[in-house]
Amino acid sequence: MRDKLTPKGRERREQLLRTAAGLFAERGYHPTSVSDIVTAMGVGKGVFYWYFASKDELMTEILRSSSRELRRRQQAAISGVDDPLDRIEMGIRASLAWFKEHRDYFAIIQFAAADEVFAPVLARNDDVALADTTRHISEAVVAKSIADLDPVMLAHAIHGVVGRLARDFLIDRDEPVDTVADLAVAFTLRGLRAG
Amino acid sequence: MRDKLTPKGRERREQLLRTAAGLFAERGYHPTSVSDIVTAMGVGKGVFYWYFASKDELMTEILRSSSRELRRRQQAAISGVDDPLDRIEMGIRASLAWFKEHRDYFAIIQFAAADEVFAPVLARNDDVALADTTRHISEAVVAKSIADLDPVMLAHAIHGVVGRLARDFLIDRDEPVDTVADLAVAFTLRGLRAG
DNA sequence: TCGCCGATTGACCGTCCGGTCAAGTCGCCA
DNA sequence: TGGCGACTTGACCGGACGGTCAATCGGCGA
Repeated sequence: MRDKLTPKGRERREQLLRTAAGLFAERGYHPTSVSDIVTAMGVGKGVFYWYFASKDELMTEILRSSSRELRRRQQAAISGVDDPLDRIEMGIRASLAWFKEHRDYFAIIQFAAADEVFAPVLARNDDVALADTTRHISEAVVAKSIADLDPVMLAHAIHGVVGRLARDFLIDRDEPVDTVADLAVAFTLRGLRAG
Repeated sequence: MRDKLTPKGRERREQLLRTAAGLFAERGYHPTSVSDIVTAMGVGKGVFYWYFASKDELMTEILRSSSRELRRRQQAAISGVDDPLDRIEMGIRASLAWFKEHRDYFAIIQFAAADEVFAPVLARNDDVALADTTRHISEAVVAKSIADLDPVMLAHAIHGVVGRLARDFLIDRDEPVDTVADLAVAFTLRGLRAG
């Protein structure tokens, strides 16, 4: 809502983002009211609207920043890795590690994916990640002995495995990242290999 | 809400279920109001509450009946199939065929999974399906040469692949069932096989 | 033809919620 | 020290929504 922010103001804004993210992750977006957020912080409602134009704007910012962070993590993990299959493995491990460290954001993304307003935003972010994976698969098809199946569909299949295992084992059951990642990688890479 | 229903009443009830399911699938559960539903049918609001105690009750009934139908379809597909890997394949194909035929219900399940109230109901249904898959995998481990990985996690991975491909290709892109099913089966069974 | 009862109407209620705003408070700088 | 502007307060508004209910309809059995 405002451009000029003092250090104190910037901290308040961050506090709003953190508090809201925590509540959204816990109860979902719609069931969490703006009053809930400001009450949890012990401030008046006006504080919220001093820093954000609307509840939707805050949510969009949470979504955008978390997607950006995740992508950075993935890119860092695969930079300098030559083999396309290794890049897929590193990408899976990096994603799962990030999900584990940011379970709040993971939960919020789940909620947002089922929302009329936010689903399109998420879908575009997902398209980017899917394109990355698809590229690695296509390269692997050319370079090595890889199953001759549609790379786009294979990319979706991989994301399905990773997303599901993250939700059910990393988040719900709090399993160690490596346990989940090892199985995800084993299952996925075997699924790609030519029979 | 009522026990005694004339044939006309039973038809009205079904009409409410169908109309609501269509609207829920299109816009989601919360954004669809009871007024939207009855307006779409051209009747008064009292009609809704004559047949259902609440909006939640109607949603729960939609969820319960669709889960029951899906399970029946899966069971029918694998009955009489001896090989556990074949049972997994038949289960995947039956599920995808059902999803394609009932895209409304598939969309509703997606919404419900992100809802505080309905997620537990869905989770229990899912546990049943997961237990089925896990059993087939365990049998396959004993009987044949299958990857020595945690059968429970493998079951979740398979469900992740199937759910994701159903959403992105069957529902969003309207691909033929066989195209999607062939890839899902190929990827999945390869993922299970021992290296 | 009468009366019962399943079915229907739609105005109305209480509540919640996102968002507004007039009235401040507080700290920094001239 | 005066005042400006960043920041905060919380009562209030308008609208939406789930749910209620007294009144009414209409088809069918007696």
